[in-house]
Amino acid sequence: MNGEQQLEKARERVIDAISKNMNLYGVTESIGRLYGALYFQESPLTLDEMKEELGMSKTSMSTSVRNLVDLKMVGKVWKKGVRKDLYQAEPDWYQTFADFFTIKWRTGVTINMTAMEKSLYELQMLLDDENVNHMVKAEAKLDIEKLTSAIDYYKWLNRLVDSFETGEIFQYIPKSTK
Amino acid sequence: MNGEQQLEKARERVIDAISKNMNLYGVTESIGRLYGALYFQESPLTLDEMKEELGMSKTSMSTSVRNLVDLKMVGKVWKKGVRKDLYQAEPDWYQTFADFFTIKWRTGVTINMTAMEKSLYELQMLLDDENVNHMVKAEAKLDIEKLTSAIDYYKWLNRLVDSFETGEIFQYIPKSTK
DNA sequence: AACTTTGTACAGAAAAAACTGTACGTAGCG
DNA sequence: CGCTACGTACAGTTTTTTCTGTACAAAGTT
Repeated sequence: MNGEQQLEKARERVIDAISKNMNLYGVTESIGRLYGALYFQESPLTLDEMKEELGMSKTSMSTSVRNLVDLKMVGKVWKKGVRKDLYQAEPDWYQTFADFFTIKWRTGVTINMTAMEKSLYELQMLLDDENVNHMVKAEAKLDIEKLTSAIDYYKWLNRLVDSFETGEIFQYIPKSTK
Repeated sequence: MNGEQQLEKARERVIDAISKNMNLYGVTESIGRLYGALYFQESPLTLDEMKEELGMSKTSMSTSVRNLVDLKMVGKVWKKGVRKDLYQAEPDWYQTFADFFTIKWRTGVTINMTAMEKSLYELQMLLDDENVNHMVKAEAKLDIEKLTSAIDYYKWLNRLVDSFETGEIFQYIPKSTK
């Protein structure tokens, strides 16, 4: 095995690990591989180059890269005189991590808070309604308690996300230094 | 709509949100629904009761609940005189959250650290090999830098996970109080 | 203005995953 | 020890997701 092949193999192993890892959080392995490929590039790639690199269709590259951009894991780059769109991987993994979970968690918190507050309100109404059976009310009461503490948790999660977003988290858990 | 229906509707909305939320992190919607159903139960359920509750096969309940147990979101409960396995949802979401991401992140860190350290070693070897082209060595050098800083990041992530596992995180981001 | 090039929408094909039913091993009970 | 009840492995089916190729709109070039 010559040097170039060894280099390729070393990269391939890491790309594999990266894509498996991303897969744990609901990102397709293909998208993970694309990110990995971009990560090892010295300069930004065009869609056609990605297509070449991964042996997939251009359409797939287009949708995959858009996915990565939405996750802020990859950014579009402008280069003078180049007509094609260029993309490169965000090199700072601390940033990538923070963005990724900020995006995901905020989405989740929003979905759940909205639903829970609405349901909480309805359950309160139920308690105030004289026509409702007291067995049902007892259940509603339990649910209200559960939802209330769940909402507390989501408030906490929102604060955690804030600390990711602002970088405050690094005051508590300092970045590793070489 | 009577009280019972209203109660059901309020729960259903929340279960829906929960399952969508879990889905963001690579958990099936069905598994999410199961967790949601368990969350609102007052007492633990058997596989047959879950099957009834969700209108799915017992086999699915078995695999789904095992999934939730692996994630520590649901626990098996023992009850005197009852032969069937009983399961109930972990009620403390702070705990659930910490466990969930501890499990996921540790897995990810391990996968990546192993691969990266191995590749890092190989790349170092490459640099020390006289027969290797200097262009290839230049690339290897860049890769080594990338991997080194990626590994630093994973060390940090490990410390973050530690803080989740020990509960230290709550010193920095205190739990919300009612 | 005509001609290229580039990126993406969309429909259909291919691949992956979730789900079910049967069959079976194991454990409790009489 | 035989019988029943329970949970799960496994194979096959259904559903969902991913991927591709074609077609087209938008922007750039001559």
